[in-house]
Amino acid sequence: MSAHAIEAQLARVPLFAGVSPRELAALSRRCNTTSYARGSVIVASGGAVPGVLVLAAGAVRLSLHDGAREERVLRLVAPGETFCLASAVLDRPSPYQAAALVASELIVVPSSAVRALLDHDAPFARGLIEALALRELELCAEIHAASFQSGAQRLASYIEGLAGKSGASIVRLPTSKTLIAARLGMKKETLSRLLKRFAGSGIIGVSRSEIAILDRERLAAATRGAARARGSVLVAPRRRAGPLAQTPPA
Amino acid sequence: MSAHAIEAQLARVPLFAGVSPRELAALSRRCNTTSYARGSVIVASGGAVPGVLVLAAGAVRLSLHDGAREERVLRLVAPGETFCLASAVLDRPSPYQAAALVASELIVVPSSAVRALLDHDAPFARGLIEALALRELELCAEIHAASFQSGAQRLASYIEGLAGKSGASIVRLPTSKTLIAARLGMKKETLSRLLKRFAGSGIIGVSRSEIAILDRERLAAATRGAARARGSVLVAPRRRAGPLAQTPPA
DNA sequence: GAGCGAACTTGATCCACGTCAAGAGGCGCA
DNA sequence: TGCGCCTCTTGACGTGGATCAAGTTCGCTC
Repeated sequence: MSAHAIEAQLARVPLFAGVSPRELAALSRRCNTTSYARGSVIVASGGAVPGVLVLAAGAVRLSLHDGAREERVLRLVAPGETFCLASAVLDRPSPYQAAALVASELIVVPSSAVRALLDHDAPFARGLIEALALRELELCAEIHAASFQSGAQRLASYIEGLAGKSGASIVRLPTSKTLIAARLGMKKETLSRLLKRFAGSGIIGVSRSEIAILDRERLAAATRGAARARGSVLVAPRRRAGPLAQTPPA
Repeated sequence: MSAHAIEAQLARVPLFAGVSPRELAALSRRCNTTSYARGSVIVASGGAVPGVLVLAAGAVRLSLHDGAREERVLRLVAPGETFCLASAVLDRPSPYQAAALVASELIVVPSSAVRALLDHDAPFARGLIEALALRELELCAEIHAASFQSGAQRLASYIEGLAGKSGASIVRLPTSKTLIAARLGMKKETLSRLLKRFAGSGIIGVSRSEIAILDRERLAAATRGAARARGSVLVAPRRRAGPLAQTPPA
């Protein structure tokens, strides 16, 4: 990628919004780009970070790991977004792993360049502060959700978020269900069962990776955890009774 | 508190370390102080934040809430530390509640003053960036612990942390057990049972709010979740068998 | 020093989710 | 057209920690 192309990419990143064109051009010359194949690890958990990373194209997953198998996805990075800000600024190991979900192109803004810019470009410092502060609020929200909400509530919120402002009544899951489960802090089996439950109670319809929102009202209610009453999606269906008990009509 | 006293307080806060004495004096004149009685709420969850808050004396608890009853403590603030940085900088509602654990004295650095300082004091901007970045790493660690560690592991880590560098073999719990349980993301009943289990296996001794560390080795092992073998504190004691089953010798 | 309330302990029981183990579709590739 | 290979679904079962409900213990006030 040419320095010019890098400059164009950086220009559309909010973090660099305050930087003057002159500075931005100089900064671009100090950046370099790298390509990553689908699945390759960009930054290892606990590994060194070369600088602030900007996703130019593709998709990146930031996740915490426990040993080899357990995974908790923190964020899915879209083109034009940055990651590893905190560790780059502090020159500390990354707390999470960054891996390419699909073939991706990255711009690396070296930590030294970031620090240099910081010292004589107040608007940039301001932008960086806002980006970091925003991440803190997001992480707090993440902890809140993980601490107080059930899997069903988190899923309902997530689906609402997908529909988002678009107000579309059919949404498409952005990645595999396994990954979404990790994003929501649950196992794929649990996600599968929850989707089935939601579908069974008529709140949504599921087909492959498309979800039809059938009852916005009840979806919102499920988000809030309101109505833990019988019949609510938040309550698991009754277990089948023992062999001697009477069973409801099939 | 006099402007002079405020200045002295601020001078010992890392965040303001880079600020020149002249600037600091000017800043101090724009701050004000407030006292809070034990238990009073300083910033409500979702409430407005007047500025960066510096704890001059006392102790403050930052916690997430769900309705009135559920609580998840994020951090215990010690004198000389700051809080509500992110929300002050962004002028957004606080994601957590701040409440005085004991009678406390606070310095409020108004958001406007912070922003003004930012624009012409690069070292301060740098300090703020580092503080925010550090919080992000801490929150990631928090999510990691909450996602992958069992209650027993979190408790073991916590006790290790209390002993910390001091290497003391007797540590004192800094607050009530109920609060510590909330800090560790569990209920007080669970904490009570875990402490009993640790004590029963000879890793620690518990008396009131004092804990004697008897076996550093195994405490560290419990932290890592290593050795999920029988006899490990990480494994709950066997349930008592049914009335017809043979029972081990008492 | 009796009476109270807060903080803690202890036991019994419950439940959301994880784990383990089979299937069941899709999809590319030869 | 068939063969793996994934991803997802489904069922049976186990379990960590929450919940509910009594007790204890201790410090404090009168």
